[in-house]
Amino acid sequence: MITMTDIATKAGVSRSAVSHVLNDRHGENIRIPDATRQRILETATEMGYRPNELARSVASGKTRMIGYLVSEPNYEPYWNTILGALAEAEELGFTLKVLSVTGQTLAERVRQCVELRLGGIIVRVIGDKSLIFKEANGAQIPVVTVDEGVEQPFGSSVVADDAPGCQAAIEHLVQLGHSRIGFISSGFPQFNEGKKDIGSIREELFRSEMQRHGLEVPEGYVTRETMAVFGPHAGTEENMQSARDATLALLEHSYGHPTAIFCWRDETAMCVIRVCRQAGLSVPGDISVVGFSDLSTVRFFDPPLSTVKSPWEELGRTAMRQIAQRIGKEFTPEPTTHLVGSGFVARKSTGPAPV
Amino acid sequence: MITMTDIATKAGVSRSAVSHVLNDRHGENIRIPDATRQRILETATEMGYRPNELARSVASGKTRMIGYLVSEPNYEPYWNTILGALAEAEELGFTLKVLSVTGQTLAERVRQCVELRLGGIIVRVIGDKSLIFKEANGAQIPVVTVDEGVEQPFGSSVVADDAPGCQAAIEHLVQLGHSRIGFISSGFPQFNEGKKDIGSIREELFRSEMQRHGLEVPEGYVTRETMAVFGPHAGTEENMQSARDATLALLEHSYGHPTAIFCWRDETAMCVIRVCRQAGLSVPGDISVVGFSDLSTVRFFDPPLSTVKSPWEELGRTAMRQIAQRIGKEFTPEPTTHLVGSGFVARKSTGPAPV
DNA sequence: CTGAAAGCGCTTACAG
DNA sequence: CTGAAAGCGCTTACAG
Repeated sequence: MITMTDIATKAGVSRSAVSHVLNDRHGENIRIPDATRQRILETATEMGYRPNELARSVASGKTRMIGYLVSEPNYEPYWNTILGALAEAEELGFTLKVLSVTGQTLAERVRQCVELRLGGIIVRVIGDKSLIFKEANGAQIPVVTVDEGVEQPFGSSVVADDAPGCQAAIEHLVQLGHSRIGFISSGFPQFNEGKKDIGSIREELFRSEMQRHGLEVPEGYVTRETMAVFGPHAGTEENMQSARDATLALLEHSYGHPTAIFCWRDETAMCVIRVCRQAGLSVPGDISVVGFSDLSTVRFFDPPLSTVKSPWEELGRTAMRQIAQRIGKEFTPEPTTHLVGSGFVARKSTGPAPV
Repeated sequence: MITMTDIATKAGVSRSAVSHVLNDRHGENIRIPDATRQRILETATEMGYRPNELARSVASGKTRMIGYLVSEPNYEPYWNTILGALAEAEELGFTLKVLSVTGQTLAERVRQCVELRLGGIIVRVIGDKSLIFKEANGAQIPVVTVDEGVEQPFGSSVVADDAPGCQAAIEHLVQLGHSRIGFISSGFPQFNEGKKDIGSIREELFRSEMQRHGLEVPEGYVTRETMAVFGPHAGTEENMQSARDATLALLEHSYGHPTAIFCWRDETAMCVIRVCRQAGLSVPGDISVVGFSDLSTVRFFDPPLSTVKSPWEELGRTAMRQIAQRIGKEFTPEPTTHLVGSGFVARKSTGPAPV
């Protein structure tokens, strides 16, 4: 590879001159005549010069590489968030390095982040994150967590605002004439000392929206489910059992089944539709079903799923923008929170309430 | 951040000594007494030293950063391949940087690869790739293409071998008693001057497997479809029309409809099932349907889809292993091809042929 | 306006 | 066995 020195000798100027014109640096003490500037530029392209970004980073102490720490990158929502960050990074002239972490590898990945002198870190990690904040603080690297669901003790966080989507979904069902609406929520909190998760948040949102419309949520109209949606067990029949049970409980409710079921995630909604069909109910003829996420293949489902559209990509973009904003400024660890709104997309799994 | 010099002064040794013990370098001319070694190690940890990987790369001329150039990272098969490469990279002690490319940004991304002095590049790019090979060759960076479907003019390539999965699928259907099997193939070649794509390859595989079983493929038992599966139009009803037509042509065939339909991709299979249902046919009672890919959500479909399992992740791992193998060796651009086998997973969309 | 010089944090032959 | 020195490719005050 050819270097700045090569250009300098060939063009008969100093290395600093080359550095200045190649970086297009003008200003008070730098004024290089157009003639030499041209000559330098020409010999550079003619020799096929490619600056060494690494050396540049070492010398300047600045880097335009951002890290993205993620636990389960194969889950579509997580992945889409990464892609949002990637797209934004590229538009802003940064470069993205994704590091996957598990409980065992977390420490090593964090170490890599500081050894690579990353300019910032976006974090989407399940489990304890204190090590990340500790190390990153020590190395003065800004951190922002993204889509981490609930409360984060440190750093800036960017989270999805489920409220607008939830509101639109209920609005949609109400306009279709539904009043008996059930909800299938996350059953995971009971395994985590009652710690809230996004399912709990969505359930609360559901309840308050129902209330706003003056609609009752009878005892037993909210059921729970703990199916795995990624990992080795995802999709086995046993794994789906809890979703099936949650659906059946709704279908067999003593008040009669709800005319619409709102689910805390798309995978649940797909299970619900299957169970309804097996129970002889047509969707949306007899019962409407709404999901949450808008996974990419859900539009190919039969029927195409009406669902809340979570802003996965925008979440990543916003996180990246936060990082970009913090870089360069002196390090300020005071935490902030940014909300990104959700939407709703009506497809074919919802229809008029049966009369 | 504290540096080697800091450690050297504090421990009262030379910087080279520090470098040697921190890199655990022994050998002929290097022998550092255990006492000083210990002292260096201790002061390093005690001062919280973190080596600067960038500086190390500049000084040594080596880098453990690999690039992954990809066109449509949001399409599940493509990102699963990325994740395979990521996992393998991390296990091998490399680090992965993903760069997304479009027609417009390709040149810039390639430039970034060489400016970052990447150790290797994995390529999964739709369209012309000659620029990549040209630049990478100039910079002596090994390139391997992955999952690029058909013939690649340069570099090493890693591709999925669709044969075993296809074979298993037909075997499965035959054992269920099916003999009238239709195929829905890719219609894209007709828009690309007849250039083969993975759909064409799968169609050929289908035909030869049928022949091996002594089964006929009547005229009109292979239809074609050109639906978009990612991008803005994916999933709109108009977009799905071609898949619907391809299915109806099969269902209304003058010989009577096939008892099983094998599709060149999962999205098509999902459409087929929907159309069958609309036509009053139950799946798999009246007709069996097989997909191709094994997208993650296809197991939540109703019915859970029987499908060929493409080795997305393993493709990425193999590509990464190829890169790792080429690094360090003097640059050898002679092309090689590596096949990674596919499998088959029987779920609920296939059943005994109706009698 | 430009060049000589010191510096970024590291590696790596090479004397002694 | 260890240290002084040159080097990697760049940046950046600072003389002149």
